[in-house]
Amino acid sequence: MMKINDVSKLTGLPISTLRFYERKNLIPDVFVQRDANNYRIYSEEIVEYLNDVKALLSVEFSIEELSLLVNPQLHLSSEEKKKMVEQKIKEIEDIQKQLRKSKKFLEDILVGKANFQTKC
Amino acid sequence: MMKINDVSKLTGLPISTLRFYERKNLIPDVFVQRDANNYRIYSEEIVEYLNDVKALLSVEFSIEELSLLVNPQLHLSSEEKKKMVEQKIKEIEDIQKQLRKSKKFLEDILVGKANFQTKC
DNA sequence: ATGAACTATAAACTTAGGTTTATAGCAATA
DNA sequence: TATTGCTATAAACCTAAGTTTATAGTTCAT
Repeated sequence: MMKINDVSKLTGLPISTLRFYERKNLIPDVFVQRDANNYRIYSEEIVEYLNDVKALLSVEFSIEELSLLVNPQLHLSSEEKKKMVEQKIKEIEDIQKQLRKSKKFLEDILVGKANFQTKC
Repeated sequence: MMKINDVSKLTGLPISTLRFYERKNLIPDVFVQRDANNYRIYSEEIVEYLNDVKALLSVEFSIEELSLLVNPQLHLSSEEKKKMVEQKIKEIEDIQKQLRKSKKFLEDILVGKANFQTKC
């Protein structure tokens, strides 16, 4: 019977963020119910779920996109969801390409190869 | 003798963004001067410079961080700049790790391996 | 030489992703 | 039983990274 403070400690997400994500439909009902006093009671699986959410939000998904994917009420067909996921994988690959370029650029600065640094 | 509209077209950055970056000290003086009517006149190298800036801003650097790096007036010693660049390379490596995890996660969704999708 | 197109600045506005504050109802313990 | 601590909601606030608007001067084509 986890309450919000427990989830916060286990995931590293502030309590305010947990409530905020819920308002944004990022926490499916299966993970959270209310007790007699209207306190949130979380299932154990919320921790793993939130770790996945953190990873996905950290670079590629916006809250709104992710909520479309996880919220059944928003009636996205599984075909649409599949397309969305495939699209996201492509976007991740683009970011990976960009990151390799940027990393190389920064390494060039370190060894004095970049004309960026010498000019500035 | 490039004016702001030329630079905008060559880089894909809106004119408003070019002016905004300049206000944020992201465009060293060597790349931009003013003509008799106070119009901005850019050097040819600005295009390559802005492409680098775009790559760096797109994922890892904030405008403020990058302006610290490129602006000589902000008197960061080259030792400090070196540390900052090394730090950024580490951050990029972390993002790369995170991205590989997220990508794998999304691929698992596609083949039905993720319990994320089935629950939601 | 005039209207359309381009440039300038300052200031207001926008959006995402939260965080903080104000107010109030439960809970745990000395 | 009282005070400290946890929970709740709604609404205001915040920051980054731009974008839009208002106003005004410049230039180019006809």
